[in-house]
Amino acid sequence: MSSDGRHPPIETVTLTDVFGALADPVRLLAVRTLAGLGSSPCNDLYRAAGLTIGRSTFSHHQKILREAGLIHERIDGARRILSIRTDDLDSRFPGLLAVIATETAPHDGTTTGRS
Amino acid sequence: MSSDGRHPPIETVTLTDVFGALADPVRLLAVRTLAGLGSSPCNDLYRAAGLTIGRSTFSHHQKILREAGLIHERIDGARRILSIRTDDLDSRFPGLLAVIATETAPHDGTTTGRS
DNA sequence: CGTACTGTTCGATGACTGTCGACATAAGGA
DNA sequence: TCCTTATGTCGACAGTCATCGAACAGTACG
Repeated sequence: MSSDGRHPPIETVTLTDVFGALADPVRLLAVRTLAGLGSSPCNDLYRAAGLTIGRSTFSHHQKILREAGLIHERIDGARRILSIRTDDLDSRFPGLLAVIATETAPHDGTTTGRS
Repeated sequence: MSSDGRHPPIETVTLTDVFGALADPVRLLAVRTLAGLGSSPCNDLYRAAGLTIGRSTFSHHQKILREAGLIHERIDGARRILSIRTDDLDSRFPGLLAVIATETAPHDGTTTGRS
């Protein structure tokens, strides 16, 4: 099962949980970066994301993402290998990961003809 | 146009904004209910959603949904007709509305076979 | 005009949350 | 064993947020 005490079974995850976890720019960036990396240790993800927050804060975000069912942690010696729970998420919320991967350019108004 | 000072142009809306707006159970319920109604006055939506919060609180949530680009308000006499900004959202975040419409049964564990 | 209906705005309040720094734990190497 | 690296936990603090009630504003109707 998914439930090893640290990762919630995907069936118990709600959209509110997921949206709440992704509502923070740091966490959304982390998820996107991790999606690009496939899987990586915390520290690699931390650096790859180019975050300026402290390690303890990152650990806090990581916990929220894990408890929201978005990421998986595999213990490998002294490090935790992180990965997106792709299969689980695709089965429970089809299309969600595609939406997350959407490039969001805040001022990309080139295709509009509005006032 | 979308930009009448009350509704943000859809290009300026970010995923963080949208996820933040949908992170609250009341607002997620409101959006889902409104999606089912098509369009309706605030009060009808309020009652249809079966909410127990006060009107002023609902008005607060409504404002957040509007400013996040999720809903549109059309003034019709003494009432505001609410509707989902379906076309805008489909073009900016394809698949998002489908994800929102996902039925979320918290204890539906019939399809899992994960490691 | 006055009453009812619809919806917003304001101030206060309690809860939640992101952040930090300091400390703890665990593994690996010199 | 000691030191370094990797990561989590704890306590504190400041900022944000959901909620309420009361007051306010616009419209419809008699």
